[in-house]
Amino acid sequence: MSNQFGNKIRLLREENNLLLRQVAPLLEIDSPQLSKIERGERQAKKEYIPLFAKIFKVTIDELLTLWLADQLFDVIQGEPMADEALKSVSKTIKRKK
Amino acid sequence: MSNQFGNKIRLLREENNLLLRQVAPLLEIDSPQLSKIERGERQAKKEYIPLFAKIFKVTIDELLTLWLADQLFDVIQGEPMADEALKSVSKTIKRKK
DNA sequence: TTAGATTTGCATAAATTTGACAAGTCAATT
DNA sequence: AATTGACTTGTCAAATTTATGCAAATCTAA
Repeated sequence: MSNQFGNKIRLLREENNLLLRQVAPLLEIDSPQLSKIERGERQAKKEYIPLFAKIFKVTIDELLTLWLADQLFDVIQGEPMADEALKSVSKTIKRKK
Repeated sequence: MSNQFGNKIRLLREENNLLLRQVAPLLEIDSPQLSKIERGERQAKKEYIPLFAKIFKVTIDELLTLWLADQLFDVIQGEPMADEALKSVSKTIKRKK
């Protein structure tokens, strides 16, 4: 499983010496929910990203990248054609620029 | 928007001179639904892929790749960090092999 | 043990997706 | 212009998925 986002959040929270119950209310969720997000049991809502960025003083882009990577991983995990599909999307994206 | 899967299905259906109402029942859906799938208004269920492959005599892998690419595209469309995220996932995948 | 922190499990609620149907458009035919 | 056949559009309720909140359990350190 890939949980780059949750891992990063937990790291940041610990570096800032904050407890789940201190951070959770800032997102208007309860501690168990935040715990689940950090452990990857559940995906963070996209709307939380700017809040996390502000709380931990990191860029939105940094967190957004990790969050997107997790979403992408969910789609292709265990898929034999994952590589092909990723290449195809990369090309499509480049064309669009 | 990316609708590689639906486009391919429509192409295959036309090449085989089949009508929506001929193909839809094979998937146990009605024609409007199939129409929506082909036009990308709706995503095909994953379970349909082997059925499509059989109907049109193409490989599952070919269709699965297109289907996955559409799912991936949905995640990253319009995202500024799409490229970074894609790279990150590609790496993760390679590590797993 | 006790207290504080985190995790687990479950029940409900909310959101999203799906399927079915009726009505609509469009093009070709008569 | 009316009919026919193919496809599209819009809506609504059912089904599935995902989120939320709480209570209880587990873990950890003093």
